Amino acid sequence: MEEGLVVIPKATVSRLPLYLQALTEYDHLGITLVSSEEIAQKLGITSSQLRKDLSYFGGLGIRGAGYDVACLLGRIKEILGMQKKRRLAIIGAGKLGTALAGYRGLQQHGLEVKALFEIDKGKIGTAIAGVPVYPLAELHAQTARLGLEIAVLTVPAAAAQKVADLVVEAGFKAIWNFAPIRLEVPENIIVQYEDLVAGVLTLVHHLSRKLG
Amino acid sequence: MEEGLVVIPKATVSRLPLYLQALTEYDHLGITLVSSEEIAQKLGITSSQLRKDLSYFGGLGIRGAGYDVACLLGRIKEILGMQKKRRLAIIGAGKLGTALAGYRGLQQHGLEVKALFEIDKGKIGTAIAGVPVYPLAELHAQTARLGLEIAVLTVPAAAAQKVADLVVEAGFKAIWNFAPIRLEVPENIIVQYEDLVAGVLTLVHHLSRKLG
DNA sequence: TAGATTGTTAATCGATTAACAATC
DNA sequence: TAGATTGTTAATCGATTAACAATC
Repeated sequence: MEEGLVVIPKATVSRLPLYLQALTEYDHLGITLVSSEEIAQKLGITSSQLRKDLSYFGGLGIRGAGYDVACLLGRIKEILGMQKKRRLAIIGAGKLGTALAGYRGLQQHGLEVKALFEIDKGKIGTAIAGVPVYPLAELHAQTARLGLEIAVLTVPAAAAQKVADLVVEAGFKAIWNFAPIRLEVPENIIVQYEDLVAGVLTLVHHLSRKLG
Repeated sequence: MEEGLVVIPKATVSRLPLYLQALTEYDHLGITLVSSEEIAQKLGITSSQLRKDLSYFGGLGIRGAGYDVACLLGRIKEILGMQKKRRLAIIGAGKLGTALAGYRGLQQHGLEVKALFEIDKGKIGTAIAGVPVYPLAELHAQTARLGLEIAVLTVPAAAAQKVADLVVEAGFKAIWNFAPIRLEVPENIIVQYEDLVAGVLTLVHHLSRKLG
């Protein structure tokens, strides 16, 4: 079982947050043991798929009984890399940036929003949802000082590439990009795209297929 | 070429918003003709994949030349069902709901935010980003009156299922769900999940795989 | 042991891609 | 015609699922 050689399919990784979601709920309800069939029904997938996904991480279940909720929850958090706290900075203190700064879901998953960066002088020096707002010019200095790792891009599409360049230069390791644009970054930088418009357009497509 | 019988792969549909993004940019830049290779490089996919995807919608390109930007853009908008304007309501006027109410990207894609629904009496009767805030109790009445079709759920996870039930009962046809929970709804209701935590956790996974 | 559910296999299904004939 | 790029084929690759032996 050599860690480095285990190849986890992309499709499996993409479902781990879903499993985390379901297991967290069972945990809160005080349920300590669940079958693959129960979890699968809750999530609208097949139990085969769930068992296959979990099998990549070794035998986590108990034959004849099911899965121990606490145990599985811990293992999934471990696989997702949630043991270690990560420090984020939000670039762009507009509506979306402000909303994310105060979003409790991040804190709950070990993600600490440590700084906001802006060019609007009216906002610089204030605090939004308890997070200090710095001038964009201080990006490099504050990144080192605060140990920032993940940059959340909530700037207009037209500015996104330039800001991405600054973020890379400042030493960030990953970008969570809300701007509806593909970024060009060095290949050692991790980019996660979060295009809200793409999501709702998929919905619109299904809607018009159904209703015309 | 019978419209009703064309089966478009899910993977292809999921990439259409991406193509829309790239083509809109070419259009704004005044570029009228692009090759599959150019678009593919911009988006970080193979040109084969792009041509295969587009082939499901009939011959849209010009052999030896490439694709006419305006023509292709129009066709993709058509396929995504963007000709018709859609009316949305945001349920939950918290930080995220407020941010989405003022998000220009929705308007730009023919999505009109017509109403916000809340239980907080302090917000009811006011307008947020020009959108009137109604009490949740008026959901049914206003849905019919305003011709609302898509409900955007920006309520806490604990309230999401109950609100979803109300939304279905009120006559909405689709739900864009930001609450980190799977919803149980009748099968004629379209649900698009937009789990922000899932997105950032995927990023954290890649980050910890790379850095430990 | 009897009942239940996992972990795994093997078949099936769907998506991606290289290659090239068609054709502008 | 010569050059270029599409649309399509067929091979490859990866993901899903039904079925069942393993085992609690």
